[in-house]
Amino acid sequence: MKKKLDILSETPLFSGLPEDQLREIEQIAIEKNFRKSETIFIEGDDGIGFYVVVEGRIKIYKLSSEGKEQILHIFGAGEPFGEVPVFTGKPFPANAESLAKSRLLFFPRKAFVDLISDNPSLALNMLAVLSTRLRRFTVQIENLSLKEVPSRLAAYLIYLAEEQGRKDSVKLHISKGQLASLLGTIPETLSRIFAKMSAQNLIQVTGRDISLIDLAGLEDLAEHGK
Amino acid sequence: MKKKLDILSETPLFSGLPEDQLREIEQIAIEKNFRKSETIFIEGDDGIGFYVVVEGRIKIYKLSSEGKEQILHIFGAGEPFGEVPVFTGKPFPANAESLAKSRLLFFPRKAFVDLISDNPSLALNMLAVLSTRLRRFTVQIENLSLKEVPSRLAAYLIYLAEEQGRKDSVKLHISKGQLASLLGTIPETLSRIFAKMSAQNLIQVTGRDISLIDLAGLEDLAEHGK
DNA sequence: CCGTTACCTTGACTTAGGTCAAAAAAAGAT
DNA sequence: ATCTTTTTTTGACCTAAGTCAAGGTAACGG
Repeated sequence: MKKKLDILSETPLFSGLPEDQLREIEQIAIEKNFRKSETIFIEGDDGIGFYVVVEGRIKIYKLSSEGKEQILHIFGAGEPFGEVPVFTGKPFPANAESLAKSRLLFFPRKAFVDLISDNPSLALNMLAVLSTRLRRFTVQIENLSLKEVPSRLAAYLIYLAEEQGRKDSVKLHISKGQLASLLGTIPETLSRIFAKMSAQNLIQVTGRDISLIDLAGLEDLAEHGK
Repeated sequence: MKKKLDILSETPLFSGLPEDQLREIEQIAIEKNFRKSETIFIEGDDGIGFYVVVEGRIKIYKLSSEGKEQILHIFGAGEPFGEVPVFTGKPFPANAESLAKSRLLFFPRKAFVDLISDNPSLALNMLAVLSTRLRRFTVQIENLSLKEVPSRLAAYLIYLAEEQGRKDSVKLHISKGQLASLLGTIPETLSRIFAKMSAQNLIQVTGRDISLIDLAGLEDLAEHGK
């Protein structure tokens, strides 16, 4: 089990900070533990602080009035979440739930803002985190509005391959149902598209393991659609 | 014609800053002018700084490979845009174009980052701006993925009414074609939905003027769909 | 190991909303 | 004003993807 300080230093948000500042940051962090499928916060809650994932996996999602879910992010070790209310003063715009047993660090709003106020590097790191997140949302909006589901899936598989550092196979770290929600569709549709892409010899699906048979074909699908 | 300093002090990004700091900020700002329909930057360009709208109107948008446009934001006086590359170091994730003759202030990256580094209030203001934008994107993703076009239109009309401070009528400040792109649809579909909502006596459309006849009905449509 | 629960797949059907084409209406330009 | 260009509307049609329903498969606790 990793020490708090080790996690902090590996988090982009705190990278490059001198050790004495990391210790200050460590001082204000409160460890919180969640088991699988626990609610961390819901839309509308007041944000009294934000979190950093030490271990586990957290999904941030929206629900429609009929209960359909759209996943906005899935965060893993080292990633902060729930910062928006810290800086806007408004409630959380979405829900957060653990996808697995998770260990989090909680940073209370006031203490963190004080820290940022006399620590420009930390401020700039946080600006970089938020900017990166805006970039990702830009892509997500583009996907939802301008691309069809097969393209989104192809793009996601390519992204996973890069993230996992292999180029011929990937392993899903979430269920296919959750993947559907992340891609802005439903399980039935995703299942059919997996079947079609398999029939076209683009991929081969075995449970959560997916071989990328025709990477060029996938890239083409991701970019220009079928 | 307003002075630079006046605009700066009215911009959320710079609000609450002491006058001497505003003067410093003014020092690094470079005025740039654009006529209607000029490109300010395109996706992939390196971001050497960001902009604040003094007057005019700027759209930020994405294009699909087939040329369909999705508008991400429309910014008016006092609003900053193009900050993401300043803090991520990566290129612009979208395109920017003037919708009207516009006067902008340009803040070069390096000078601005220096300013932020010894000015915690400015850093916090920028964090608030980015956080607010993340919030808006959250809503936009929710709309695209979980709501149908009539609901999005109803929500937009209600938002406009609030923004314009009247509660029984609004005036579109963009063409219906651009509105379609902002809502993630196409002009034909938007036109049909305007017609349907008129037939249902929810609104009455006269060019760019729209009377909100049944606000409760619109709110219901926005929330729960037809 | 077995039964229960959650997850995934497949089929038949429906529908929101996109495409294409053309006309009508508005907005600008000369 | 009158001509041109752009914007908006309407109609006929099509298709991606959602809904509903039913089996099949895998995972998990006892």
